[in-house]
Amino acid sequence: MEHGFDQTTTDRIAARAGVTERTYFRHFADKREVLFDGEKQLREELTKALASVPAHVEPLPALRAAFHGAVPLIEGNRPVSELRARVIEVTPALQEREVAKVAALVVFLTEALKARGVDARIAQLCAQVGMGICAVATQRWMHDPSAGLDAELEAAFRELHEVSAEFGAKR
Amino acid sequence: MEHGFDQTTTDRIAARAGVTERTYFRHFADKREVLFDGEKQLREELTKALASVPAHVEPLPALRAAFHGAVPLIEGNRPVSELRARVIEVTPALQEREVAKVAALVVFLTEALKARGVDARIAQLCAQVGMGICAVATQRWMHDPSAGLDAELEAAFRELHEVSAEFGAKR
DNA sequence: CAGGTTGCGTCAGTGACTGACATCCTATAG
DNA sequence: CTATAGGATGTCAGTCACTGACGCAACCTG
Repeated sequence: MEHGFDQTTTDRIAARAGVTERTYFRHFADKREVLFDGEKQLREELTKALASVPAHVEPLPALRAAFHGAVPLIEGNRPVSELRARVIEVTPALQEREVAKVAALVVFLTEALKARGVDARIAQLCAQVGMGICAVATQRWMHDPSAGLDAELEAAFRELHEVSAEFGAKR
Repeated sequence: MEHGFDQTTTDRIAARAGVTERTYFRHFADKREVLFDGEKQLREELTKALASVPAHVEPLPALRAAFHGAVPLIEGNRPVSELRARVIEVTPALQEREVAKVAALVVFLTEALKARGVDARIAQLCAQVGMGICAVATQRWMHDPSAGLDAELEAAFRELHEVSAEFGAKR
């Protein structure tokens, strides 16, 4: 926030935390990683939420429910997320890491769906699409939080249903 | 292919090309970028393909058509893609760049759809979902090319229609 | 209290990437 | 044909992210 990410050396980051640079790298894999620690927590939250979804629920609704389960965590984090987003927005290297984290979540959700007995191909497709929907909803909510993340999720899933329905009609 | 990406210095890469390291960095932004030059070409191909889709076509079908338009380019590139994929697969830093390129295409497709008159929110959602479908299809085709990329695309879009239809039924 | 583990500091080293400047090559005006 | 401006390349020095090796101190654990 003070000098921009690229202009901040790992030395400075570590010093501000009261440790040496070497110690910083014992806690975080690289300079960027310190800004993406929350992904682990989010993953755990999604695991819990998905576990509490009845087994008979179809994959996409199950993901929708899981995302809703993670809403409190994400909304509670907004004060931090907002600062974070402002830095990421102007730093290509950080945007890259962010999409990498999303991609990692897609892989994770794919495995989680497969564990629920979903066919591997469908699992991958649903994880990819569901994560995309969630990303769009979150982005909208970051831009304007007034409607709430739950509502944005619902809206995005509804829109998915609409665009893919009219898609079907056109075939 | 010979030593692994991480074990290959930029010095070596440049030397193999008959230039100095400094010259390498005048042509590519960083060490990884040399492996992702094709994205620009793909973007141009998608632009052309999207331009030839009638204006009244709905966004998702338009994207489907655009991806089909890029199939020859992608399939023609398979010999190279295959080697590339093998290196990327075992190099996290390259996977990160790859998903970043996909994310860049999502942004690009969002703009392209908006230019067609699609509502901004719907454009983003369709670009995100459509790109996801295309990524899944491409991944399946990379794994087993026997069916052809066109067929994989059709199958993935059909599956999207199915999972989002049953999703609608459940609401 | 001996020994093992864990976290940190120090140091030296590698390699990606950049800015400044010199040089050379080429295209085009004259 | 030649002078010259522009662009591409080489050279050099420097910064900074990141890593391995070693030593030290705190803290369990039996």
